[in-house]
Amino acid sequence: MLDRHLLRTQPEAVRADAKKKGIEVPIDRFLQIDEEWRTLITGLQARQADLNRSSKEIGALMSQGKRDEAEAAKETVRAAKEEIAAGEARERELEAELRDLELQFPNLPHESVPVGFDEDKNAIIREWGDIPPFDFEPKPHWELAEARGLIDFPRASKISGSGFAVYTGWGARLQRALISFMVDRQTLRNGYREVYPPYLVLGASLYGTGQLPKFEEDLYKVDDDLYMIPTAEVPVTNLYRDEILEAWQLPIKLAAYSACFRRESGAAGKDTRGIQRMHQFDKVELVKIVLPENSYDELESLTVDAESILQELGLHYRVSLLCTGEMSFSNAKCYDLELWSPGLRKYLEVSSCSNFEAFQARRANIRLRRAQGDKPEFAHILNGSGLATPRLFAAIIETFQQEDGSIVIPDALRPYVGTDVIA
RNA sequence: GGAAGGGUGGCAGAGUGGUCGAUUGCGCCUGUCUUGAAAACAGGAGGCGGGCAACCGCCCAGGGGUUCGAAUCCCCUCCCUUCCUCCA
Repeated sequence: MLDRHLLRTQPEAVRADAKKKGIEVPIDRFLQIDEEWRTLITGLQARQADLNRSSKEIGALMSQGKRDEAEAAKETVRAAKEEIAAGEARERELEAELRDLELQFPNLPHESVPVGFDEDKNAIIREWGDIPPFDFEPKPHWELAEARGLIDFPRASKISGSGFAVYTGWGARLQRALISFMVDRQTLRNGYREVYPPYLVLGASLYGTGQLPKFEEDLYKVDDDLYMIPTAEVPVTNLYRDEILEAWQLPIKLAAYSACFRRESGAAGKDTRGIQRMHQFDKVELVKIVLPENSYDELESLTVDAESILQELGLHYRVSLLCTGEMSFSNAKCYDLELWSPGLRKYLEVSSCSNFEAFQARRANIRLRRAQGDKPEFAHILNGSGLATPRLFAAIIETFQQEDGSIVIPDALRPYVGTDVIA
């Protein structure tokens, strides 16, 4: 959600910025309804004030024993009440429409974001390492995994259907090692506080982070109002929903490992080979709640924190600054980390590091107070993966495969995996 | 799953139809006093929204109802505590 005040005072700027994301916003309709709503509520509140006054007078009359006068006053008030009730009904309508309109406004892109609608408008900010050279034909990860018994695809689909993987033997071990490695680095080295969240959340939490109402079809729903989390961002960000934080508590930096569950209903048939796109996958998520004036510096350091994992593993990747049209609805600025897959000969997205500014905080009602007596203001919220395992797993075994199909484990992971090589 | 009792301001804890947005205590802020602090005394202090402002409206878990008037009465939902049951 955007600030209503911004919509009222700078409608044309909002319209133009939203257009950069390719979104036509109903700003005219909003202004019209907003105007009507404000006129109505001003009048309604004056009425309500009259009524409150009258009720007090009746109370006074009653206590003085002037019953007749009191009864007469009641008659007058009763009529006024009906008018107010009608006004309130109209107000509820207008408010519902305002809320509905408000949800159609995307977050506005930061000025540093390139304007454009195609992937080729994304800016490659930096690359790390080189495309690893091979003196043989590198295999895709599913062939490597199959040959060494790291992932059992046929049995996965037998027990759970398509879009699931069963990690077995050294594969399971590597998977578990990656999670421990990443959580350790983000907590012990990069200063995040570890959170282990529930995997099921109430609808209210999904509204807070914006998955609902728009993306219900991507979620698994297990009960009346319980959903499986599509990312740890949901439980972790919502930890502070409806809270007012003290400025000295910020920044709050949280790192959470969780499994993630996505129906991927819009992506049926896409990336079906291997483990590029799964209904269930593992991810370490980083969330920051920060002071507004620091949020862009915090975005840079968040991105560096996510990158540090890839660097330590010795994987080639690049950082892409998404253009306006490629960013998600609630983003103000977003870096993607793209990891090189030698087997697929393309870059795979393993992390999106985003600054939502106050957009998400406004929805989730996460505020901060600078000093005693100050008005609360909305915090800025950022998140990024640090990182998602399936594509990382794939890139690791593809990058470090040997001609005989064995896989050398990167130094940093050896204490976690417990071997130098998966032979 | 069954039974009972509860959900009030940062916390504790009053309030069971009428100037209650709410007594009081602790904590907090500002004055006075003091070299400074403590103590004492005086005052202040919640959130959301409308209004240029003065002010005004709404908020006592959430929703609905009764009433001129609801924190207080009625209905529904949610949550918490204790006991039982079940389980890892």
